[in-house]
Amino acid sequence: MSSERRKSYPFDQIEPKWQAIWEERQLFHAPNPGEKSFDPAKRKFYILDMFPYPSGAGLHVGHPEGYTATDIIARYKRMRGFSVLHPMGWDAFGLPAEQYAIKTGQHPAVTTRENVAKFKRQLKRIGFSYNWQREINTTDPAYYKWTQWIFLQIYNSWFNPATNKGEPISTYPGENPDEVRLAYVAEVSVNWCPELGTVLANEEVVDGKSEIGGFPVVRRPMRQWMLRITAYAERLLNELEGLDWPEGIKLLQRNWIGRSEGALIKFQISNFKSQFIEVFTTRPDTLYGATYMVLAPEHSVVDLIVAEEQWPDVREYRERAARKSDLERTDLAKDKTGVFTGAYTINPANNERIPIWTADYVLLGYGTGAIMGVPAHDERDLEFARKFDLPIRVVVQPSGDEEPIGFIGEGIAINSPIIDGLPTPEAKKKIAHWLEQHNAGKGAINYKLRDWLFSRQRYWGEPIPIVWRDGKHEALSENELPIVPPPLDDYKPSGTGEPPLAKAKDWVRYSDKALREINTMPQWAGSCWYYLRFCDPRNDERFVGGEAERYWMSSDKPGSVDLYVGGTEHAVLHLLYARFWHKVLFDLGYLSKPEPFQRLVNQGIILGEDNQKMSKSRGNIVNPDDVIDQYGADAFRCYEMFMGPLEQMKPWSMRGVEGVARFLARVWRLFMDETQAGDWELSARIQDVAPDKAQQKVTHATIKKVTEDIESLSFNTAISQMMIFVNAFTSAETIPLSAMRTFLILLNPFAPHVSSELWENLNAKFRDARGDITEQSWPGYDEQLLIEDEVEIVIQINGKLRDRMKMPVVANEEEVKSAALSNPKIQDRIAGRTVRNVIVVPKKLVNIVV
RNA sequence: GCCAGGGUGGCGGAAUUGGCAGACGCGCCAGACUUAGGAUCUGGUGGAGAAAUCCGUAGGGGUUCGAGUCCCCUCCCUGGCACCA
Repeated sequence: MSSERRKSYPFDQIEPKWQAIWEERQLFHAPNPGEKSFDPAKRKFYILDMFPYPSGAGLHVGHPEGYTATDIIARYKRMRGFSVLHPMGWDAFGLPAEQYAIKTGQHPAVTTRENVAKFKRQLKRIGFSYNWQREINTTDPAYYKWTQWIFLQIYNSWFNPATNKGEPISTYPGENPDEVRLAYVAEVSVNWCPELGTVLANEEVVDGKSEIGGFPVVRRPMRQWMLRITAYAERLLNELEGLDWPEGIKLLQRNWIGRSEGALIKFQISNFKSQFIEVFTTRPDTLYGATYMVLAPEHSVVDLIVAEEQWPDVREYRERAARKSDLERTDLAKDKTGVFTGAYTINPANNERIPIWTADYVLLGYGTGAIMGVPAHDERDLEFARKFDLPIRVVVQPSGDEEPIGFIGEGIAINSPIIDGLPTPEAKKKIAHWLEQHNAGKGAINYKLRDWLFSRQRYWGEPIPIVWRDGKHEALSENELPIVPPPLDDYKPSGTGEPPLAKAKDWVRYSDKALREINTMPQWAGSCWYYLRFCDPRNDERFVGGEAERYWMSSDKPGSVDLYVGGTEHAVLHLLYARFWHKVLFDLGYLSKPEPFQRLVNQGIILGEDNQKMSKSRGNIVNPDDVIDQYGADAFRCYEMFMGPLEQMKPWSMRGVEGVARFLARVWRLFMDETQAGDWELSARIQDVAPDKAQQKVTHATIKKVTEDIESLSFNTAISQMMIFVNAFTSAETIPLSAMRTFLILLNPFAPHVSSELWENLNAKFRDARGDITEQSWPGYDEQLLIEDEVEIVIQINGKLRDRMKMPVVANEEEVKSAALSNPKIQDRIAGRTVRNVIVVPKKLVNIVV
């Protein structure tokens, strides 16, 4: 047995050959307006992949799934005459490189450079047609200079509710602009991860553990930079509408934003004349049913109101709640806990005195951190009231015969003098109006979305371009950017919450009186705007040039990027943050369109051969390099697409790769014969002759199917059709050149190397001077050629298939009907029975009902 | 618990508006070529049955001349959210 299996076609030679040609000729370069080769007549198409974090492990087969899909579309669109922006870059700030630096002392930039080189080599091997001259890296100072610049724009802006827009802070009429900036500092309870030595965004905490590493996370108050994304909540919600995103993803974002309509109600505290506690409720109509109030344990008013004798209990309870991680707090949710504060508040509707409790089922971060307890009409309140023996008062009458206690639906208000007899929606409106009149509250909208915690206690991230002077923050000026982090000997966080940058004492001392901000930005910062930088990646005057932005980001829809492909794991965070930054920049007049991504597609996860998620521990990871070594990049690409629908989760199969590799080998042998000496030469069967009718038909059917399937991203069925095409020609004695030319163009986006090579071989023999395959335009099809003269018509009796017959397409209903009824098999079956009805579906079937 | 998306041969998956279920590929079976075959080519392949035929799209019910497709109920899988007041 030979040591290496013979390749079924010489992909190991032709793939590097064509990759070198593409690079040398810069074939996929997408010129910007102003460049020599720019053609203003061409329409743009911006197709974007979610750029990867270049990890040390290298590419896995999941990455190229989406990348192959976009590459097919990019190549297709070029042949359709579009100028295609199809860039790639590196989201290279992040924890792993920093962790590695802590272990080895190697600067993260070195690790990053190595990993990027590895990723790039792997991607190039697959033959993607990226605009490599637009490559960007978020850790490049020339890039993050502009990330920092955008931060300054955000810092120097506020959201004007009157215009519903972000505006320069100079337009703010109030006294203290620091209160309204879109980037601000707050003392907030954060998710502190001692193991990582950093705080994490809520989104980075999963089940009370860090998303990265799975380390425990605890609550801790810290001074942090926040971005006021909540100001944009309404627009982030409403403007989803115009986007061509999967409904599921839109829903995920809607739920994350979590808009709810209700009222803020002011409760006066007994014995504290001018102290009020505001609660948010979606059911102001149940105000008369409020028999107690609950404050979140962390609520600041608790300190103020607790009665002397209740202090020990309250203190103990608060400490216990603080120690609980989010996981425990929600996990123990089955059993409600809480303590009475000893204080009372007045229900504004009936002036009743009701007790104030504190309990951790009320969250500080949602609404006002305080609720009115309406046990009769809220499950949680009911559970709490039953446990602590608090009164339950029914104020909503269900319309049916449901039990009123615990009824949370809409009904008729009762025991509520102001709104008695009103159905819930009207009752809500009336009571909100009443509250407003009596200065006791107002209608309000609340969001689940919270402001974005933007500080990280890390080294390997963008420094925040701020200095502190006399305890106040100041923006650094634009011309000081980029702020480059200083080199360190030791990248370890101190563990006290002090970021690693604190160790660079000289760097921190900005001047005699001013110190630098030592927090860095989260990893999302760089990916919030990278799609903009791709439009004009080398511009050192502006984050993106105006002309380039207007060309590439233009659209007749609200979103700019025509197609964005990536994993669902970014459905909420990345996509929401990027939309937020985009809207701020749009409001400030820097961008053409209010939304970044018009059409979004999520590729499904690829599982291991064992149908399990790929992981090191399971040992089921497939390395693209191994697949390419054995079967070639074209087979790899085609298999990734042939597996099944792009958006579906599906298992890898090496047998499947083999099958697709066999298909490409069959394509090769359709064109090429092997000589005695073992060389390949163009088959003599290929001749410049007209295709026969059947060949014509399958060719046009293939053009139609492949075209439509690429447009709808159904790559698997496009490949099926090309297989059918090849099967139809393999045994033909003469193979018409024109059909083969057409086929190679169709195949090119999927298998660019082998199709280029075969095209070149055709050009060498047939002097029809056609140029390179990449210069070809996409073929059209003739619908006329697809029409059959005869169709097979199915004959059913009572819906069951009984026979088939050939009929001319032109046959009318009457002819088809009588042909079916006179069919001998059918005659046998219906003999002696009455034909009740005959249904004729033109060109398809006849159903005889007896 | 709530929300979303799924469930079709031994496997991955096809199937405009309801109209021949299982395209294409894998696997399997048989044959050809061959010193050889884990190469290549040809044919077959949902299940049961000798056959006529019958049964088949998670399960049950319904609408219809006709249901994988539409409606109702149940079960299972995947993803998300999870005391959001």
